[in-house]
Amino acid sequence: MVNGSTRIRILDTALDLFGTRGVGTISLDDIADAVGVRKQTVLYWFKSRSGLIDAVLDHAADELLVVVEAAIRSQGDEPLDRVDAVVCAVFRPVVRRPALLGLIREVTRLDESHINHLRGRLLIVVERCVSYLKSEMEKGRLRTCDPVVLAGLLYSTVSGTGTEPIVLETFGWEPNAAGLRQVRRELRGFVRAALQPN
Amino acid sequence: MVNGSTRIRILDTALDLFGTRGVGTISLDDIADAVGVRKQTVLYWFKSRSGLIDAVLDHAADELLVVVEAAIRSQGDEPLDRVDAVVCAVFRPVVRRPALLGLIREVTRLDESHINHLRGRLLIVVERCVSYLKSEMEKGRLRTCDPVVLAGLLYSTVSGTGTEPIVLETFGWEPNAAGLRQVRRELRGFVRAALQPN
DNA sequence: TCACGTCTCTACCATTTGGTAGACAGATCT
DNA sequence: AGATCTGTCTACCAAATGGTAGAGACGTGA
Repeated sequence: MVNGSTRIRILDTALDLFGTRGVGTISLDDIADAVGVRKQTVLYWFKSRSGLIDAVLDHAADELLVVVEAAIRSQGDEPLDRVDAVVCAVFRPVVRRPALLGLIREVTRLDESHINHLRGRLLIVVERCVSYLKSEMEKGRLRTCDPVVLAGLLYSTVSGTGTEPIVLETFGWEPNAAGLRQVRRELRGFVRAALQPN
Repeated sequence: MVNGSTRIRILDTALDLFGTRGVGTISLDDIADAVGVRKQTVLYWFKSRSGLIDAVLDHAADELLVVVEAAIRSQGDEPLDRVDAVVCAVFRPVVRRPALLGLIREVTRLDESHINHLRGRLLIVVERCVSYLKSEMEKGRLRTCDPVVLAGLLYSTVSGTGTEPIVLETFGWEPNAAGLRQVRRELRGFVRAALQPN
């Protein structure tokens, strides 16, 4: 591979399409059209549809991990601030790249091999989050509960907020910049209240 | 329509398949096979794929609304108990019929016409939830915040927990009866803490 | 210049898809 | 009995899908 630019463009476009419209509904032709290239070019860079999916999942995991890693080792000792930083970090792609969390959420729909592929990528950061929550609970600085399930709940809340704008619209919410800021503010307050030590 | 039993079986099966594997990935043949019938029988009862989707969405909305309505007008004056009852009500299908919330979540992937179809069905109960939250906030019995966004957050948290078992598994959670009870317990504690008046 | 590697393309192909047309069996009505 | 209605089926069809084979354009090193 010398000129990787086409490859990257395919990867980016596929991430957007998969993430916003679902992996199962997007064909190689859809992706090729969006990139401005023929389907066979896609199959040149990725030897099959399944290979492309794995590559896109990797691409998404990379993007997410960088963001979260940075937030985890961010400023402050107070755990509520730190969780807050992670929430904001995960929320940022909601605004800048809505497809990202949407794709991660798609994992439920994929078959075993792709699931395990993505799981392997996310495991490290997930482990770290859980053990951090646990240690802070033991110090009495977070509401005591099962840290594993809590991590899942936090993820659900943030991801759901970001990936289901349509549901929020049903609730009367407006999908513009001000609306997104509003959601982020409420989200942070919600999480903070849910984690406050008792 | 005289013998509606085939129709119902198709509807039920389609709800399960759409909800667990995504609307876009399920073909009429998949549904027909699962029911034990030919594709043309499906097309006899529902004049097109799109018509079937709308019917299934109606079916799902019916099932969900009954459950939620009952919980909303349930026992107790204390708002935290009442919200708790609704959370439990919505969580019940997670155990008994995982496809239900999964299908509602699929709405983001559908096209405008189906979105509006479902939205129309859910609007009434959503309105009621929001105005209830608002009135309790005004009385100072719930943490004060934007009731619209709060409703969305609550929905995301409950729905995400139920529809993303695979993500929870990545977090080390085990998908059996005890695990589900555990999740429900944590979910209730989480929501309660998040809503506590300050 | 020429051989070779890189990249994108056209030409196909078998399978699957949503959908139409109409045959056939059983029940019900007259 | 004959006609009609109901429900499921077989037989197709055109379009779309993932994928193979291989041609041609372009640059690079020998």
